[in-house]
Amino acid sequence: MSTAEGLRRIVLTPAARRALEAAGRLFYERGIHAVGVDLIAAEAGVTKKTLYDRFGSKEQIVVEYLAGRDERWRTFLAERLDAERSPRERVLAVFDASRAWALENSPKGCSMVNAHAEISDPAHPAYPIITGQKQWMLDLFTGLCADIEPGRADRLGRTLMLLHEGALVAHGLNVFADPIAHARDEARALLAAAGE
Amino acid sequence: MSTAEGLRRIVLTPAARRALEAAGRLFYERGIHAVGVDLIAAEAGVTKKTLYDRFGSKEQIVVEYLAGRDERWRTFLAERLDAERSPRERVLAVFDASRAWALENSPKGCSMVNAHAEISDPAHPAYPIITGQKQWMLDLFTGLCADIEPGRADRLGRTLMLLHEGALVAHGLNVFADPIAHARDEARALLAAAGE
DNA sequence: GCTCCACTATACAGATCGGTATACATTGAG
DNA sequence: CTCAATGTATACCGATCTGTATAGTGGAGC
Repeated sequence: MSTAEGLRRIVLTPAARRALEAAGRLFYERGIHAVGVDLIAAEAGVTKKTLYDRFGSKEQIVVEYLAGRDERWRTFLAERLDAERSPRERVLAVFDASRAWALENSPKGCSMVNAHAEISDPAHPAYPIITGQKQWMLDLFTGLCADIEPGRADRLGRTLMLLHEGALVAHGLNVFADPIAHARDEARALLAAAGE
Repeated sequence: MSTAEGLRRIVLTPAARRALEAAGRLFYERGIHAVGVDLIAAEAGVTKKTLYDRFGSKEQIVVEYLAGRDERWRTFLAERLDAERSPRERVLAVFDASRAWALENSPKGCSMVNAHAEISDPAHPAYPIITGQKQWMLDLFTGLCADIEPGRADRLGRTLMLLHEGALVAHGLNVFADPIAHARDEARALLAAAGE
């Protein structure tokens, strides 16, 4: 697994887990720079001492937040993909999973994209988590397309990537109703014309 | 024009113009919350007094930043659209314009999407600028599609919107090379199958 | 010549930022 | 029983945050 595991070394004691849960919620809702450690500590019912004993720095809390979210998403998606048989069904399952995930976890769009708006420096330890997830998604789409129509796998995979990414943005900005479902329908139409 | 003009009432004196230019660059590169007014003043060669005399608050600088960017983008796009004749060519011109704009102005993706990551409160005065631009783009795509295939204008317009939005994200996160050109090609394929 | 206006320079206020220090309570394992 | 780990509570550090106050400069128009 390439979940950028190399970055997660924090033992999540109960207080640390509460802190990370609060931090994640606040980071996502208000933005990373807008949330201070005092607020995280207060919201989690934890002292700053405990925060710094467990995480060492705010930056590390950010890393744990993104790495945790990335890991949970990959697990969530993998379970949904395993339930499907054909590559076509698996592609559609990605959109269905994304839709379910977004409806209950991501009213403001992709946490990686949003984090990238605030973390521009490629030297930031959270940077590879962000770009890594997008690369992984592209490879996933492309890999599935290789089982459908090998000759156009790259092109198809990229198009699915754009549809998917665009749907997440449209969902976050409420551009129109249920954009992820729309993206799924378009993906199906795209795949219907391909292969065999 | 519905450029959310109602919000722009600041007279841009030379110093104010310099300040806004510096603020815009810094906001886009580092994020809005990560940039303080002292830095803006220093970078623009302007005192904080002048900043607050012209803009009144940091929030207003943010509003001017986004409103200005929105206005420039719409002007830029309108010029490129006027040069094209058929609705099909106009749709492709949107992607071409976006590509040119992104290459010289937006290495980090759409400034509206990035701002939305930090401004979640719908009551924020900059909020309607963000959502307004996305709505405007969707209406633009849909309107052009109505001249191509009226019966499927809504569906086609939304798909183009997702492709376009996804391409901007992919461009900003460097997911693969030249995603906006790829989106353009997919849009052309989509339109080739439609209408007439 | 005088007034307006845009601007500079500097100092400061009050709050909050990330991060540290000291002191003490609770808990489970050897 | 002891010891280490985990936690709480609180006070503090220097830096930075948005925003204000005071004082003064230089040019354009009447």
